[in-house]
Amino acid sequence: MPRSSHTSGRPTLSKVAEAAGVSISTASLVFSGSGPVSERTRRRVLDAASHLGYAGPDPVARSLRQGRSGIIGVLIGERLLHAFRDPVAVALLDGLTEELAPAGFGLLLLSGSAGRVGPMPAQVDSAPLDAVVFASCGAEDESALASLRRRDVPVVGVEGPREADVPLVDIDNHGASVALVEHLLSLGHRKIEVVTLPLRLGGHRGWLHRSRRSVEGFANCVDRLRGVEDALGRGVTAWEAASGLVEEGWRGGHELLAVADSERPTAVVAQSDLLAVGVVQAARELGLRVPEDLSVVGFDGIDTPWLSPLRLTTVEQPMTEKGRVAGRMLRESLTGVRPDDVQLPTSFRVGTSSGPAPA
Amino acid sequence: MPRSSHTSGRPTLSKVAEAAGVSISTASLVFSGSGPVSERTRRRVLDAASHLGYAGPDPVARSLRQGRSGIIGVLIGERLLHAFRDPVAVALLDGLTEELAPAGFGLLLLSGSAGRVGPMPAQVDSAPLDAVVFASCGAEDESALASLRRRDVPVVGVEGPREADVPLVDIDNHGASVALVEHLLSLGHRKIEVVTLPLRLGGHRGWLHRSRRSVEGFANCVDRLRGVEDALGRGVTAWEAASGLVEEGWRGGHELLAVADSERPTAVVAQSDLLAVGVVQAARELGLRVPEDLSVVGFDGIDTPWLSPLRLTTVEQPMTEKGRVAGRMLRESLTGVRPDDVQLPTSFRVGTSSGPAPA
DNA sequence: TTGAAAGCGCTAACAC
DNA sequence: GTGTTAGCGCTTTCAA
Repeated sequence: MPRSSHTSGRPTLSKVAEAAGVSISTASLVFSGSGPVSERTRRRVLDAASHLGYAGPDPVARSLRQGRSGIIGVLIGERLLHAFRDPVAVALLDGLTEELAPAGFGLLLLSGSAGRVGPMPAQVDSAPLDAVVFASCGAEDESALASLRRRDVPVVGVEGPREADVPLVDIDNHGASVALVEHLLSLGHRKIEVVTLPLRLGGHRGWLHRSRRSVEGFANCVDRLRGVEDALGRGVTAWEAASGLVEEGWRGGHELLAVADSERPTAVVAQSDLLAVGVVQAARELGLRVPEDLSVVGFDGIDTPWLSPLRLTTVEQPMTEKGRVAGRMLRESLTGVRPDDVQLPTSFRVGTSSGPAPA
Repeated sequence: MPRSSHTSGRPTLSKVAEAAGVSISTASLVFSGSGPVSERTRRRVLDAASHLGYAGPDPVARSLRQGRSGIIGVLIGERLLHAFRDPVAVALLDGLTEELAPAGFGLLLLSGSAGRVGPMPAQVDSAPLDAVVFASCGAEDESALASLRRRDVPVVGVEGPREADVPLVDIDNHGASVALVEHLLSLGHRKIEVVTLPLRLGGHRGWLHRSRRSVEGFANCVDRLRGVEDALGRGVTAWEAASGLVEEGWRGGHELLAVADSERPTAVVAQSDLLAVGVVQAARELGLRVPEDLSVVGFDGIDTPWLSPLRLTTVEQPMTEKGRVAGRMLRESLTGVRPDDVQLPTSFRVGTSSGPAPA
């Protein structure tokens, strides 16, 4: 029997106990299942409960008593609209769910919103969080991190932030990028340019000439860029995208490729597969064949069936597994143990989007 | 009683009050800001707080006292991996955030996970939810709905479920589909076929011959299909995709188009723009020009820059606005008022993916 | 302007 | 097996 107003007389455990003629604690035992109760008492309590329309213990009261809420915050940093168009971010969430939902935890989104960078401080401050995972690798979220520290909420990071007290699940972004570039070098490419992921929040896009000296930002993007430069032994021309999405890659592709033949790179390193797809499309629009006229490599190893039969040369990273591992680390950190950092393996994959440098 | 270790020595309001030499209730007033406190007392309390490292009132205790948690559940029904690759779902979340985050609410994901359809019941039962929005239009989530009813948690639906006690934000899926088909009819098309969204959870795909008589499933898909049939005045051949994504459209496109010329439709109605993109790509692979040999229409009105310069003929729906409206309805339902249903407008948009039927 | 007291609804240690 | 009791940390009357 649904009641009309959720504020009025919803039955409580004590009412159920009373109706069943047992003590509150006995009734509690029936619902928590943690303790011996005679079958007969059990029935009486359950009957009373269903009679009164009691739907089980109030989660908030239980949380207060037990000192945990069952809620894990996911710190996103930007609008969901942007964050979730990235398959890597989504896979991360999926992996987290896989590990945490069966353990009774729910994911609370701590995201930015139209017109602001980073989550609402009020939310970070006042949500009943057992722990938080930093899903963007946000150096920008200093204030959120500070708040969580003060509240003693354990934090786990994915590819960032690089802070002494934040256990990290990571991949070897630098090494993987070196592998990509060495592949291109071995194919004879010398004019190699880059389309980067956003280096920080805020939707900025533009050139990063000779980035070597000055670039700072999200750890993963910077590491990937450094990997390229270290393999090349020099600074590299790069265009920073405003997001990791296809349309930005398309834009970046046009920026890099719509120039005189002699200026044009023969290979483009895109920091995500989605960006790479955009670059390929831009190249085709400009009449360049991939890989004959231009090699394009990506990062992530997502499915890109719509490029078919072209298959990206890329670095496969275990996207969902990152989430699972982060989930495990979160659970561990709830026991009071500081989890060890984890570095997951990536694997270089040769596709058909890269080929010998044109003569 | 031992509390979980990381919370063990955290200062409480009463410790702060003691250190400041005031009563607990006065200290509370300082933090809630709701009541007159002398500037001097205020300072003393704040100093004591920062001295002790007190980070503000415990959210759980506050929730218990106030009877609300500040948490809105978002019922997803399937794996995030699938749900969030749909821009429509993501935009919905974005709109919800926009409306709810500033009001201090957080979004808790109630999603499926690997190997299960629908959210974990334990989560729906025991999360501290103030209200829930059904973001899939899930007829499948009967059990979740029943549980929420018993707990007296207000529910708002987006395009479903169609239940008497669930206020809905909706669009005219039927009418919009009629408009699409009338457009095609006016261009001379007679052989029109459909690629549908999934009619229910579970990743099934396959033919829906002469669907008119028998199809049931998610309200929005069924409505769109019925719209096509009503405009046509007959049942229609349709292929049900396993998701609303590009690759499924591509698959469906191959199914519909890789047949003898005489069998092939001259127009395909895809139930989402992403599906439509896949159909276009399949058509091109089969050597069909769009729109000369084949017209393709979509639904949603998302950006599809990578189809450029082709522009989809589609129905634009206010994706983010749906979320905002749902957010408002949720807030209203928290006041105990049952919000009125809302139907948002859509607009038919002629692009370049549709043209006269081939002779 | 401040303080005392009464719970919010529940769990768990302990006694019977 | 079951009941008693003591809070979890806070907000909110109500009095002073």
